[in-house]
Amino acid sequence: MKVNVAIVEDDKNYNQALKKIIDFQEDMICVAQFFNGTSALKELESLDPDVVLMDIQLQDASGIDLVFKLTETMSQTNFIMCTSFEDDDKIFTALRAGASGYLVKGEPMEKIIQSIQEAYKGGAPMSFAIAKRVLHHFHESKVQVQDLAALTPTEKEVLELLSEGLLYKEIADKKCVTIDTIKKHIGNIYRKLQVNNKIEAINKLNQNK
Amino acid sequence: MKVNVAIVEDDKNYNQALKKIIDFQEDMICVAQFFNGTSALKELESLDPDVVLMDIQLQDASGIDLVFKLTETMSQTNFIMCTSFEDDDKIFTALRAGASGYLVKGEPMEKIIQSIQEAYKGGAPMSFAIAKRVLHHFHESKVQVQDLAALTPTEKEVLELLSEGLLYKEIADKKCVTIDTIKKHIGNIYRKLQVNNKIEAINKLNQNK
DNA sequence: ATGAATATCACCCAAAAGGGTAATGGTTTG
DNA sequence: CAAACCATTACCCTTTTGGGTGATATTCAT
Repeated sequence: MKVNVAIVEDDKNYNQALKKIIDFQEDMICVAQFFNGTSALKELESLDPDVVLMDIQLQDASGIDLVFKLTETMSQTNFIMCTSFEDDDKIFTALRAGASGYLVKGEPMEKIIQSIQEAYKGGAPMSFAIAKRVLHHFHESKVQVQDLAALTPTEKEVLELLSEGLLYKEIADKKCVTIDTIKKHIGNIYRKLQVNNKIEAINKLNQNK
Repeated sequence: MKVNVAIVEDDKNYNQALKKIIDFQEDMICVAQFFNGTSALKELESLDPDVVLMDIQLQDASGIDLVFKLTETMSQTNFIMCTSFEDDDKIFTALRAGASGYLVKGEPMEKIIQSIQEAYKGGAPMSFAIAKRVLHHFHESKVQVQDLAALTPTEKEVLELLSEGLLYKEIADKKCVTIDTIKKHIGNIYRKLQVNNKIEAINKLNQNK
């Protein structure tokens, strides 16, 4: 059973090159080529391909918007974004919109083929440059403010539970202590973080996430 | 120039098996094996390996904490977490702590070797199961947008101010309306977002950021 | 071993938050 | 035009939160 691939790409040469290399593979076949967003939006759904290579910058639409709309109904299809740019915002917007992978143009053809396989299997194929940015997105959160470091383990735990939306009472039950103890802890947390209410404390916590 | 790899893994057999397969590669070498967290924490820094395979569950420490500490100074080293479990929280905590990759145990040896290469080159090697979860993390935000879309502009503004830590009274003053109006708006916000307090509402808001 | 930090519990009090009901005027839309 | 939605204000009531003070037991480091 071959992997069904569709291409949405307005550069005719690149589109054609992609089709050729895909059809050359034993285990995949290009079932459709689109050269603009409008026709892709109309016809992609009924084709139900396994993987779509989607250009981000089409003349008549944004590939990200297309993915956003199409993933609503095409839950079985994996979308791989292809782009010349590596704008941080676009990367995360695309992933949020429902894309499974993100390649910068100029990847060698083997990498693209490999990425189609990976997307088909449920992975998250990305160019190194993109993967690095996604990682960086997580790493950013690391910078621990001194304030937070001043909290005892119990206080950190209480703050964590507080940030999940639990009431004093619920935290007390969860930790099997009285509500007065929790109040005491929270009072200490506020003093150490120099804040006066939950929201401000949680904002301090979230700055580091 | 070979890729220098260190292993932190308390299962002696698995640790040994990893070393063997690594040393078997032409382009990499295992420069150190650690069987507990304490010694790894002490010695890893001076070894300055290119890649570290780090078990998450050590008897004497959490691999995540080790990575957190070690990445402070070892900015050139890429850490790949290895674990039997795929707890969502652990994945993101590990990535935030500074890990570059995340493998579940039981990956074939070729995948591990390939991941070391990928980490060395600055990529983000992950097991499919993990990649799926990271993607899911992004995709989650998509659903939320709908909920927020149900809010009127005024409600969105109030929620925004609320998330900054302002009291009802302060929001009322800022918008030059009475506190009762704000209470009404907030009541409507909670109903639309299906939550019961500030924190939960703000969490919904923040999930889309 | 003395003092500091931590975790625990208690009681009091005031402010803030949250839920309910009701009413008014404006806008939009079928 | 009527129905629906929106923004606004008011009043009532309960629960939750936040601040203050004080006390006890444990642990940990000087």
